[in-house]
Amino acid sequence: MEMKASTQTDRTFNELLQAIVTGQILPGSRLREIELAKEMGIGRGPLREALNRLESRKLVTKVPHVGAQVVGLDVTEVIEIYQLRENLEGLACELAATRMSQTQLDALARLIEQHAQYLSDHDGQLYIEQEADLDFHFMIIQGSQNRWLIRLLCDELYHRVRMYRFQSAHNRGRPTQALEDHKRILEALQNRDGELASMLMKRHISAARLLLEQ
Amino acid sequence: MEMKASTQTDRTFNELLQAIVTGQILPGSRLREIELAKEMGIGRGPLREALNRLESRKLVTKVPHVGAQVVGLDVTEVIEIYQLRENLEGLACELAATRMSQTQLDALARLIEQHAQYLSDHDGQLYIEQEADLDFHFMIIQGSQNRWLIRLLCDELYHRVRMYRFQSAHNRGRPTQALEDHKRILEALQNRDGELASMLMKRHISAARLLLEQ
DNA sequence: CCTAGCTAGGTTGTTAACAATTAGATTGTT
DNA sequence: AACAATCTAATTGTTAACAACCTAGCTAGG
Repeated sequence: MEMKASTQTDRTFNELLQAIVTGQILPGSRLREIELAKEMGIGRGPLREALNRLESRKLVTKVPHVGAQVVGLDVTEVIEIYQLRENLEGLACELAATRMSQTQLDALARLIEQHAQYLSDHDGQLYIEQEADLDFHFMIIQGSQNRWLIRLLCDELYHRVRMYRFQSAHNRGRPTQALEDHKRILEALQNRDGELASMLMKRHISAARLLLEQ
Repeated sequence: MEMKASTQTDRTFNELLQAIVTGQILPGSRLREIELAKEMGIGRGPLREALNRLESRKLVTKVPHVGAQVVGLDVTEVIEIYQLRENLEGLACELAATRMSQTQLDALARLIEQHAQYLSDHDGQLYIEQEADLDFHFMIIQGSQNRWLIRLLCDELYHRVRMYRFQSAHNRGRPTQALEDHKRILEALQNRDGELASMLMKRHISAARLLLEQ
């Protein structure tokens, strides 16, 4: 028994989170406690706590005395999230422009280079592409150094976005355009121009949202 | 035994939430499971689930194998939250301007009138004042009809703000100025001018934030 | 006198049995 | 045949006992 995560609840939560986001457990699936607990080799207590945590992140819905089921993926909900992202990540850029260290900016630049490399080499690779995109956003969010902003975006909103991206065949529009956007945002950050960076980020996300709205 | 809320976890959660926000349980208090469970007349299971929910809302912090304690109130954290509120409630105004029904707008107007009444009558009444202020903001947020926006602001952020307001002697700046701001925001919403409403709301919150920063 | 290791107490993490509630099937009636 | 009420099976909510772990105080050695 490897014990890397301190508690069983943590392990179970992470395992289920991964399974739900990647679609290993399909949307709408009922999660029966006894069944799942046996399957994962743990008692019902820790499993319940893991399910509750998933519920608080809105990845499963629970009804008292009935049970839990994986939330269905709903385009309109993702659109709502993108509206929030426009504003929150715009703010993140404003803050990051003044607060990111030079080494952080360099790391961001390297990430973009890698991203460009992957893209020119094998220009399909949908979900390596996707995770690279998220890494870029994560890094800027971290750079904002606003703990609540980080928590809301990374812990609350993003799992749902990832879930949708993984499972929707409708795989985002233009990776090359996104890369260009990223480059310009980085440039603005390097120039410590928060206003511009914010504006570019808002447009970047807004474009993705409009694509979702078709 | 009155059973208004369906499950014990719900009741316990609400009870503890109230007690923490109002300062009935002081920041930094350790919450021992056995002790609390006996005190509230329930088993440890439901109590743990309630504590976990409080943790996910960041009102208590848990350390594995050590326990839970009420989070301390930290001004810088509240300032961070206000930064988010500026943007999120700005967005809420934009959406609400086009989406709020006439009856909702009327209700909002009535709320402001009541608020003005309270203020002219007995012009201290700090926390009736405070809750009236929050009601105004809540109503607009609801009007946005963006489920995630509603959840983030009402479920995640506001409890912390209320906790700070209740317990900080430093009781907000100018209630009469706030009321004026509210009136202007309402006016903009009635004119379906989302851009203006958003701007006014941002300034309204920004002013409060600057007061916190001193 | 101070430090390191150990021991004891208490608190949390986990499990398994029990109680309460729901949903579905069965039966009886109109 | 359709509908209602009841009953049964399955699932969740809750409790209480057990195991694992951390903290603090004590002892022994430097």
